[in-house]
Amino acid sequence: MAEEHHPDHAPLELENFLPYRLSILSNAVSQAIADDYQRRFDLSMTEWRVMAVLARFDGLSAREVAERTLMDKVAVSRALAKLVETGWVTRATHDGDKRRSVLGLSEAGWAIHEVVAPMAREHERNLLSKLDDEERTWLVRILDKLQAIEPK
Amino acid sequence: MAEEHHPDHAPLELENFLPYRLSILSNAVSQAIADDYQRRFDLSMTEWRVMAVLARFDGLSAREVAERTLMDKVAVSRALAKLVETGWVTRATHDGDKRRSVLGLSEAGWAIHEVVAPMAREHERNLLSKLDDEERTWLVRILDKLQAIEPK
DNA sequence: TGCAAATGGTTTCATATGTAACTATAACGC
DNA sequence: GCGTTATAGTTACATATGAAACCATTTGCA
Repeated sequence: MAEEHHPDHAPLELENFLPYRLSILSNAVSQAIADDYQRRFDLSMTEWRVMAVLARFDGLSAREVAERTLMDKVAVSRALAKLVETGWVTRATHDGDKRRSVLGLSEAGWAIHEVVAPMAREHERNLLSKLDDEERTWLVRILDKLQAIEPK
Repeated sequence: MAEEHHPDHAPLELENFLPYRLSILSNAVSQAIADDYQRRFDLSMTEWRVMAVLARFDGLSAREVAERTLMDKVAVSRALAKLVETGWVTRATHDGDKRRSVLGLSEAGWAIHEVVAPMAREHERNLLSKLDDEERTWLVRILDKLQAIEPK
């Protein structure tokens, strides 16, 4: 069954254009989750991501947080300013390198994490429940391949 | 092979968290394309999306453009203001309903489209080239299912 | 008719985000 | 040691985005 070959200059069908579909799906999913914790804790997506990596990797510096979240350092700096202010993240100065910060979740931060992480997982479960096992397996495999570092 | 069952409160592994992966992938892809036409034509992603739907559906109103692009009407209004200003989109008033606009690509707008659409397709091809036929088929199927309207 | 409610679209304002400049500290080369 | 360069992080500025208020017109209906 030969597929119609669209001339390159024909109008784009956004609804079949992969980058567009990814964008719509991704935004819908992320926004749904973010709305949830935003409403309950006044926590932005960037702030939550910072907390999530600090939950896993205690003692990171701001730069390391930026690396792990793929956010830029300004965004991390701002998120940290607010998180430290609200008392969910602790910030100390590295021994032997006064430029570096040493970050971690506070008690209160862990308490937030214990609520938000399950919420996030629940959303993910909900999303994945639309797929069967075979589709889930393919999805992971496909994402792995698409995300492989651009060779260029 | 039983997969470890993560307790809900365990730290999220962002790199395995589907919404996060989608977000990273989607942003990387969209941004790469947008950088391209932004640099060449000073055209934002929202502006390009408006042009893309007008290429397919001539004579839409602003609200219809918003529906088709899933953008909100303010974003569309702003994109149109700029596109009309640069002369890539024409705007008239609907006969019989003076609230509604009647939009379309101008000659110049079509010329831009003839350059940008192939560029966008090229990026998509590039992305899809990382997958084999079977994976591509599954991807479309999976996206269809994930994007099925939330029943809730 | 004529007036309340709805619709198309723009403007305003408040917030978010990215880029570049800046400060402080540390590392490097001589 | 000491000047240059690099690194961690913040601040300032300019632009983008979203929510709500707003204006004009049209629709619904007593």
